[in-house]
Amino acid sequence: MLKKERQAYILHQVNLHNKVLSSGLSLEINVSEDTIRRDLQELADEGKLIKVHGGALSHSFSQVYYPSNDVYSHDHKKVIAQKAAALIEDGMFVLTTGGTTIIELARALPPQLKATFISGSIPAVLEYMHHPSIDVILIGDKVSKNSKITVGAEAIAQIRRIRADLCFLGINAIDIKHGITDNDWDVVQLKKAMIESAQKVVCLTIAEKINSLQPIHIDDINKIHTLITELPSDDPLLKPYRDAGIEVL
Amino acid sequence: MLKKERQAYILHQVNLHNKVLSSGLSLEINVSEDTIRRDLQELADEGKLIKVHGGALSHSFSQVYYPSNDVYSHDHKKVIAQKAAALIEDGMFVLTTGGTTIIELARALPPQLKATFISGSIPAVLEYMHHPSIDVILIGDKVSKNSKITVGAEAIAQIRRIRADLCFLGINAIDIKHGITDNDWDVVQLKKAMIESAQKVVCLTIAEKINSLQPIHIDDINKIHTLITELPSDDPLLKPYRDAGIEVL
DNA sequence: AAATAACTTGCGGTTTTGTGCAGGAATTTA
DNA sequence: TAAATTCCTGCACAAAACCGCAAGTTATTT
Repeated sequence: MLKKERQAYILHQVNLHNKVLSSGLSLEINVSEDTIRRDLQELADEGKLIKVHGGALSHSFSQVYYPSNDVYSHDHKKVIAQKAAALIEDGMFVLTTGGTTIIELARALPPQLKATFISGSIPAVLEYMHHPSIDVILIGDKVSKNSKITVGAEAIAQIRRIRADLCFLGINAIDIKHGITDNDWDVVQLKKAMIESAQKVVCLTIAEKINSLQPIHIDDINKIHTLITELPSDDPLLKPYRDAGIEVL
Repeated sequence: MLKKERQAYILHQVNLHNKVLSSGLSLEINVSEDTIRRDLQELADEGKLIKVHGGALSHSFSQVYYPSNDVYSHDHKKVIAQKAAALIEDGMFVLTTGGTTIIELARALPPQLKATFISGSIPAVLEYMHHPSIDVILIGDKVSKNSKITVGAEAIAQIRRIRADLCFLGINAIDIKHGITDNDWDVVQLKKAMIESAQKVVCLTIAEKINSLQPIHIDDINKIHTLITELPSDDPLLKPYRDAGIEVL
């Protein structure tokens, strides 16, 4: 069999089945795996497929939609994400909500981190998927089109079955007296469940949302262990929260 | 044998078999391989064939196996998607797998359709979310980074709790004797569960995958109610499936 | 008809290409 | 963390391609 012919066959298989294994092709075509690897490498160099450990994937298959990164208060959120990422240790189970701050957190994760992230937010999960070593658990249920997360009783039941080490809440409003509040009934239910299922609750928010209010109550501030904003931890705006016993970063 | 005559013979062989070897031609015609090579070079310069290491390939060969355009069989999949979309009626619950064909289906849904789509495929769910009026249920579990779907026992348990009207399977290989087969263990489990949870099972595939085989068995063809390809339903390739009692569209 | 020029072909020697194999590194899996 | 795959690199060897040349053929000119 000619080399070009073989490569054409490989490409055909990749496009047909979206995925091929070097070992499988080696058996089918009766050449060494080294030869297959070299073929895959050449085809990958030509952009005809994507070489991965163990074989290759078709190009059309692996293309995914990347969430845009023109977000509100982008720089502030990056600072917050950095602080939050430092809290995560190898082996932890981490519950997260959705929201742009959480997306930044996903991007700020150190590449060698080995943890398990659990979320019902589709944009967040897309980000987590790009990370090389973390595991991703997706909470399933009905998809809310505007918030792009799964909501409902099934989602809450799934969260209840989890005992997470950490919970990162991207929050919309926090106030020393009224606690954390939000404006979407379904999202509130989810956040409540997440708080209950985590040993440590970390709230992420830009300073603008400090001391603000939303219609629906999620939980009081005594349920919060850590609060992260882009401000230095000794900023006077945060003093009431420090005084309330919350770790402020 | 004259040079022109020889080249005509070579060209004839190339068009007949799509491939020739320099060594083989040398033996057949009884001239040195150098002469054959020179002939092939000239014919290649005239654009009559494609010279490769060891021999030559016909032009049609590379045309067939090197689809340089964007998505493989994109047009075919659009045709399939149109046929599949016609099966969905308002109020239906529809289970779907992932895969490029299913993505096309999502894009082909009529804008006023009011149905509920259930899937564990993240790319598919992203497409469904763009639709104005359908409800989307996301199957949750561990996310498989390769296939971009949720897999595992929890996902299967969620599927089992559903009684769907329709199930659209984007399949990787189908054969009259071995049924539908695939190459990913987790995906196979999911597809099995989906088949069990739906009243009507519809398989979508491009004709190239008809009569092909993958390592892992999903189910026999008697579990399939409808098969959709880009071919007209009376194509002879599909006759065995029609004879087996499958509705072919 | 002879001479010459242009073309074709085969051959020896060299260069390039393709393939498998051995080992050690890297990655995945249990 | 350990074991098992898979990958990569360099190497050896064989097959193919290339190059130049010389001998043979064919076509053209004198």
